[in-house]
Amino acid sequence: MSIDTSKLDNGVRVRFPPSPTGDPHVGLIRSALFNYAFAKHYGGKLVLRIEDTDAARNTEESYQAILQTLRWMGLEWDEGPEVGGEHGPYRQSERGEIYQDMAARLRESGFAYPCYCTAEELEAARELARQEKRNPGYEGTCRNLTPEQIAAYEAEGRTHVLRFRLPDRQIAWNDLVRGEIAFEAENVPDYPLLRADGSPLYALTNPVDDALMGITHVLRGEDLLPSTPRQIPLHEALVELGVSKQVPEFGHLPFVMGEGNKKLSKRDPQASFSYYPRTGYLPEGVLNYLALLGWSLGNDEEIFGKQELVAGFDGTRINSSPARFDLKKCEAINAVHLRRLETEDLAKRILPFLDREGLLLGGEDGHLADEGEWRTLLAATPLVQERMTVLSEAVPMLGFLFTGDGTDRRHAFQVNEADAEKVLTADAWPALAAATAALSALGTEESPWTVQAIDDALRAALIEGLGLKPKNAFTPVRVAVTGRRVSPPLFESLELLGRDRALARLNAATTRARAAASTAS
RNA sequence: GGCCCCUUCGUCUAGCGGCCUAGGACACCGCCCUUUCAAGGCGGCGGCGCGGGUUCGAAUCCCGUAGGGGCUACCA
Repeated sequence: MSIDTSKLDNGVRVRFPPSPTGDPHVGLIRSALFNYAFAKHYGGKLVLRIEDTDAARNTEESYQAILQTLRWMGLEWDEGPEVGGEHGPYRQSERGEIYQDMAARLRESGFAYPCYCTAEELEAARELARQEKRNPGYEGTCRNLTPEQIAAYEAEGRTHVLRFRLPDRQIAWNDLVRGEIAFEAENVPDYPLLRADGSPLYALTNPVDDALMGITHVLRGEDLLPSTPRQIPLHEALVELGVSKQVPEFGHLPFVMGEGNKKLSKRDPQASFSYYPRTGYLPEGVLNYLALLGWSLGNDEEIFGKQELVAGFDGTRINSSPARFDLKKCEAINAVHLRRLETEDLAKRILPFLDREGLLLGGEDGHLADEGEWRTLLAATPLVQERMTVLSEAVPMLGFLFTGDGTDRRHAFQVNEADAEKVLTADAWPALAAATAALSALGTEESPWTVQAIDDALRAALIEGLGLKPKNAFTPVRVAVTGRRVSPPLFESLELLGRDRALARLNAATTRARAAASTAS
């Protein structure tokens, strides 16, 4: 099954209309993702439109964050800010004249009328209705004012909003996600399009822009569902006025929820989208996980990329029930994508995280100052690839390889104190001393400093020589050399670290263990 | 209060009248592998909100009911 787009002159046109207030929310980005996938599936266009008519709440940072996030996710828009298009401008704050013109036409043609009720009067009416358990919507007081009444109000100095006149009939549509939905006329009151000061409201700008921009399908959050029966008649009016060709189809996406039964709160750190790039999630992983919130491929395959999403996303199998955001699963899916990356690709992505923590010498324009650091990173990447879920985890795992001697910005090598306390004890002294001796012998022509030689030497010295269990034998060496009880594989780590640094660290650890031994005895 | 939406394992989901003694994934718990941690392999735990219908047969259709959520602005 699939959606019939054969009657669309210009193909599928969908839009993503964020309001630039605050950090982008994961639910918002999922909405962008679904719209993108829907558009691309049908070979259509995605329009990015900024709904910034509320000057008090909009910020430039939020606007920039939205563009940046969409690009990070690889959700390129076909029309919108910075890319242009024939229906611009794409920021509503720049479309004031259009809204005034539309409002005037709606009023002239009788689709809208001036309402002189004051906020106090309306509030009182609402309150009364609530008490009498009636529907608290606008009661149509000013629906049929005569020119004389209007003149009288004007003479009084009253101001008016422009109100849209709803038809007196049931309003129904076939929701892309939920099927038939119907609202009775008495539950869809007339609503304001312009404020008393003449400025346009969302109720006007959103449908007008959808009409003007030729939007064919509106996929938006479930929270907007109750506003759809208001918008459909407005769209019909705009069609009648020749502004647009058809009323768009609507589909209402389920919520993305957080803990408990509430929408993912802006207070949850992982609700802000910026959390993901910052923590080292991959765009591939986040895209994959977000797509699973309210949608699935329909088979048992949960790991997929953008191409597969687009290929499968025909808009017919979007779930109608809310989805809880599960960070654990998001991590797990991210980890799968991370393990699938080519070594060099992964290394390049790890680089900024090491740099950010001051583990690299630091170059200009994101280039490394030292080619050796890149070779080390390239060699170390396979060791940590299947041990990471997000890129930032590479920092503690690889830190022992990227240390300075105090003459540059890099941190000096440091053993984790808690781990040293537990492991570099009197008991560990013999193992450390034996390991140091065994490794000292390596690094020559006949016994090179290689993984295999290190492996052989340490096993001979510690397992066979001292009769230790592997775990007891290698853990002290691991802490001595990597600074932590948890590290990449030991022999590979030693090889990468190099003989000099490895022996220096072993000597230091041996000294420490010997001191512990003499204290103990 | 009114209107509207939603309801399959803890979570995300498959399921669209018989293939379901309900499948997969994450999480969790065992075991195996193992130089740590992971990864990987094997196994386990665990669900159709409830009540009526319709039908030879219902997770799937219908009607109730309960619970959850949204909206109810001269915000978007």
